[in-house]
Amino acid sequence: MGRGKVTLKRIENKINRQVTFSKRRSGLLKKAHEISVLCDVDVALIVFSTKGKLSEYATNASYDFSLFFSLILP
Amino acid sequence: MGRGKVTLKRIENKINRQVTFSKRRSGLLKKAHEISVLCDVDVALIVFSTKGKLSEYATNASYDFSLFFSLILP
DNA sequence: AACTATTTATAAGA
DNA sequence: TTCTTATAAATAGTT
Repeated sequence: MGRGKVTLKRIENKINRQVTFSKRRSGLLKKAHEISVLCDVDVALIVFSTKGKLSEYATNASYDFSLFFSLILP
Repeated sequence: MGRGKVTLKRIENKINRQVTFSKRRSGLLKKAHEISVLCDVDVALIVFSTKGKLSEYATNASYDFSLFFSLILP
């Protein structure tokens, strides 16, 4: 989407990569929410930034993996 | 997207709900994969169908939650 | 942080 | 129910 086609390859420019991450993360969270409501299903989504900070979306409190992740990740 | 605007509300017709689920699940998995490659981040995504069957996408083997889920879910 | 040209996803139809 | 197509939505590049 947008003015150029997407090439599925790591964006090398750090600034562009961060901007794309920010845009796409919100898009992904939105779509996760949409499918859960429209189709009445549970979804759990976790996106890690390169700094290890995570964005999480879940339709069910049982899917709060913060603690779980904190245990298994460096 | 498509020929009508989306109203964020459970699709009551079972057939339509299933069709939409199938289409959107693949779209969501695709976008999860894209952001992971483009932005070089880890992503874990789990989508449950109403029958409890799950679709899973993860960029890191550590995020295979099958066992974890089998323990906490009915 | 906004904008907009364009690509991409997908709702409805065949 | 797989394939098509018109349109909505997301977003890449720009300002």
